[in-house]
Amino acid sequence: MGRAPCCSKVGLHRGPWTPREDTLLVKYIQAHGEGHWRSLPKKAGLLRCGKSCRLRWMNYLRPDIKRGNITPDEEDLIIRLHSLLGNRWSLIAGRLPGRTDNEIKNYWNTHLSKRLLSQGTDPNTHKKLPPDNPVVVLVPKKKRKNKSTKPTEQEKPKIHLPKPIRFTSSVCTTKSSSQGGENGQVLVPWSEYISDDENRTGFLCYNDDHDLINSSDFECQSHHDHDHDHVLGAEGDSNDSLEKIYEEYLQLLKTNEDQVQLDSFAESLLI
DNA sequence: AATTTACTCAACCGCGATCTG
DNA sequence: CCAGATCGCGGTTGAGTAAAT
Repeated sequence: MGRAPCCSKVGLHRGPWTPREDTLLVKYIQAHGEGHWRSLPKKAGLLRCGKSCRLRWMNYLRPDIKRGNITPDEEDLIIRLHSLLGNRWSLIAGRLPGRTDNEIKNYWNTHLSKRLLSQGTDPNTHKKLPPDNPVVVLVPKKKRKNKSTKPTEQEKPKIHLPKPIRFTSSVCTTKSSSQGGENGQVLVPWSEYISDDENRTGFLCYNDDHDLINSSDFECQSHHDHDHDHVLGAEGDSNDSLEKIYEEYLQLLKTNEDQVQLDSFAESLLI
C-alpha cells in the first residue's frame, strides 16, 4: 500500500516558478504567514503542490535569503561544520545566516567535496586519503530504493535532532542609495510584500525578464528580534562570528563524546 | 558555427518525524 | 494509543548554460 501523494498532481504546475507565482506566494504569506502548506496553494490561487510552495519560499523568496557568492569564510565554516555534523544540511544552514540547506548542499556537492578530494581528503570522513590508494568518490548517482540497506546506515545510527534556528537577516539595505537596480534591474521593496510589523526595509530584485536575481550587491544584517542573534552579528564581522560559532561547537564536542551527549550538542544549536 | 560534454542549481521525490483528531 | 495528515529533511534529477572540441 503506497502512501498517498501529498496532493493531487492533476493540473498542477511544475518546474520553474514564474514571477506571478512568486508574487502570489509572497503576498499570501505576507497576509497569513508561513505554514499550512497543504492548503496554501489553493488559498493563494496557486496551481502548485504545497511542498513546492514551501520549498520556493524557504529556498528563494524568504526576505532573509542572502544571494551572493559563498565567501571563503563561509566555505571554511561549512567544511568544518560538515566534519562535525555530516550531511545535516539544515543544521549547517542554521548557522550560516541567509543561507539555505539546499544552497549549502549544492555547494558542497559541486565545489567543496571535489576540492577536498583534490586535496587528498575524503569528503565524507574528512580524513586524509592514502596517497597510493586514491578513492574516487564522485557523488554517486544511484537512486535510493531501500534506505535500510544503505551501508552507511549501520555505521552511523540516525539521530533525530531538534530543529535548528535559522538566523534571520531581514534588515537589508542596498549598497547604493538608489532603489533602482543597475542594468534595468527592478528593486521591489519588501514592504510591498511583507507587512510592516517587522519593519523590513529590504528589496526583492528583478531583472528585465521579471526574474529574481542574485543580490550580491546587497548587504544583509542580522535582524535583532531574536535572543540568539548575539551569536552572530552583521555580515561585516562574519569572519570573527563564524570562527566563534565553530569554536563553540568544538568546545561542546570536546566535553561530549558519546551519542547521548551528541544530542545535547544538537540541543545547544537551539540556543 | 555547430555539436558535444561538463557543470550548476532550482526543483522534485520519498521517507521519517511530528502533529492532530 | 492509533491512524491519517502534514511537515521538513536529505538525496536526486534534469533543464539551462558554459566550456571544450
